[in-house]
Amino acid sequence: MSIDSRPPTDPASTLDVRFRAAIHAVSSLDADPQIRPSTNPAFGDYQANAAMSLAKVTKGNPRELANALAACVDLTGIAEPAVIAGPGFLNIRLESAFIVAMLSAMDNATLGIEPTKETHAAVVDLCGVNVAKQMHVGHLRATIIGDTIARVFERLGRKVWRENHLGDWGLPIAMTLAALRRSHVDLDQLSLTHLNDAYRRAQLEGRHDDAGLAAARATDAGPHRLFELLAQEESAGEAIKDAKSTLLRLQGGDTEVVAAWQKIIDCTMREVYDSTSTLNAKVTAEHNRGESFFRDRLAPVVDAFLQAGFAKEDKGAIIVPFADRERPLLIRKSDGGFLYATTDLAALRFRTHDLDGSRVIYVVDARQRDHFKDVFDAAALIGWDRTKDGNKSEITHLGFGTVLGKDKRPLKTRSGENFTLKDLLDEAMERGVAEVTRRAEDPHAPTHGMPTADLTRIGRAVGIAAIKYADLSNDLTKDYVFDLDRMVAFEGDTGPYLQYAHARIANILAKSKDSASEIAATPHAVAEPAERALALHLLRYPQMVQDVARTLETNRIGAYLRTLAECFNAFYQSCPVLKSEDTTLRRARLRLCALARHVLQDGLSLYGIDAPERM
RNA sequence: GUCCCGGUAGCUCAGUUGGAUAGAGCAGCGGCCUUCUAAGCCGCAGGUCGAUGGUUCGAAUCCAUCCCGGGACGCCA
Repeated sequence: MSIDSRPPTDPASTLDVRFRAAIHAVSSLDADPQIRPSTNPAFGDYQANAAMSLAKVTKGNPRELANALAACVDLTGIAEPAVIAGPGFLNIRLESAFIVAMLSAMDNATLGIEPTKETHAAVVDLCGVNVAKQMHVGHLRATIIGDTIARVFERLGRKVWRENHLGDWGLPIAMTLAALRRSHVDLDQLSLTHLNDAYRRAQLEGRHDDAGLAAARATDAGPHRLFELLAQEESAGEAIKDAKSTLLRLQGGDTEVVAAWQKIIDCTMREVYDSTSTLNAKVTAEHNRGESFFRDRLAPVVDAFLQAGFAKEDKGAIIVPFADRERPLLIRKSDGGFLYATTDLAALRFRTHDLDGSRVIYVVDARQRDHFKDVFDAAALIGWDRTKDGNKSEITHLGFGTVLGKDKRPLKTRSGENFTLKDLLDEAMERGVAEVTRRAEDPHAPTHGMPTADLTRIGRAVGIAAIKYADLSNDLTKDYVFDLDRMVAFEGDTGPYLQYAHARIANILAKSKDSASEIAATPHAVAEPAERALALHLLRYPQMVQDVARTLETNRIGAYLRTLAECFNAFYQSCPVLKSEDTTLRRARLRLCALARHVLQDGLSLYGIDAPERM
């Protein structure tokens, strides 16, 4: 699928080529040699697992085939002769000289990552805030997961569009606007608290919706939906008329209403940018492209589907039916209004065609899975899943799990009293600063005597790292229980653990009397097992980044970095660096330290986590 | 009712896409600092990988059927 080749500095790439040739020579097949890192260091560094599955195809004996491959494969200058084990595993131990050569090849600014050959853009839908609503912990996920995905593509040299698809248009906003106007709030003194109150009040005042109720009954919709609609019907009233007239004025370009609308957007976004900046997520004003941007493209969407014959009228509404399922996609309401599906179709077309995205990724709550399936399928019907030059785009809904409360029920904003994102970030930073300050009191601590401003900066970075790592290092698709104490833990498998490893390395390098040029001029060396293990893991970095771009599994970054930190800690334990009397050995170890620090910092940057020099 | 997602140690989770003896962290117990940073390292203990059957050299991973939990299901986003 990927047009990019395997990283040249990864030993698995070379082994793949050599074993592929051997398989071809032995069986005249072009098969995956199944090169994997060894599960146990006692077996060697890598293993080739192809013999077993290949024997199935050739109807041969797996051990004989493994024997033939071992005899045939050319590992000159790479590894010792392959050793057969078990049912047909081929165990491979690399030559140290080869590891050193690969290490030297990746020890530069690129860290072995070659720029992608893909010239089309990647588009990442992230953040997705609603105007007039405060960010809650769910927005944390949509923001930092999306930011990390974007950073990975950027790291591979790809053009990336971060799209913050704001909910800034339509009836909900009009309701809030109307509620604000009724309560005579001075819009120039507007605070997010005012906005939240108005939004909640507007929601409570409800929506009158008997067409929906009838449809829900007729189509045997779930009880949840019916309940909601019934609740709304009871509280319908004057508010809805006011909101609808406000919406009409907004859509008509009424200067007064548009000015008010702009003010509530500005007010909302001030705090959003505050939070994204704190999170070190690259989401700013330039990434805004909300629903209002697409308002003039909605009618053409419906027309296009009708003209192409993919849409039809049903009970006064316009729907796109699908061949393989009952549920259609509704793109125009019976009252002529458009829906979020309509906006999403317009946005998808814009992203593939106008932004030239051959990869479009929606970082949105997993509960919208069915909705996106429908939107993507509808787009495919009409051919909107293609870039300008007609290339098929890969469109993915990266649905992340719901954030649950301690009762394992979803945290709902309407309950009102749950943690806002701002509360969470403030708490994390406060704890981080307290911890860093406390540790700095130890006279032996490298942070001892540092100015308060520096300790605060480090403490905040530690707190934010804890939050981000806790989220990004788990399987994105799973729900998780929101537990503040666990999220801001600083020990064990945490963000600060990685920062600590980085600070340790940085401290060694800072204390070294050897100059950077002296270190860089010294050859790498991997004599000790801990050095070797560290080196082998460093060499896997470029492939890991490629894997994340392919699978969008951000937890692979965390797992890689944790293992890297573990490898370094083992090295730190058993291989003295500055205490080494031998100049060549000391400098070789310093060079390994420098490379490890570089990779750790680079990897943390994919998560948007700062790596302080001291902590 | 239809469809989707999940179930791994007491708790929270990994498991490199079918590989060798299922791994971490927290919690528990026991070790290691006159320090290249103990936010660390080493050890002990902890498992019917929801259940049953199947596919094969080999299954936590793939298939089938159940059980349990969660979610979505046309005029909200």
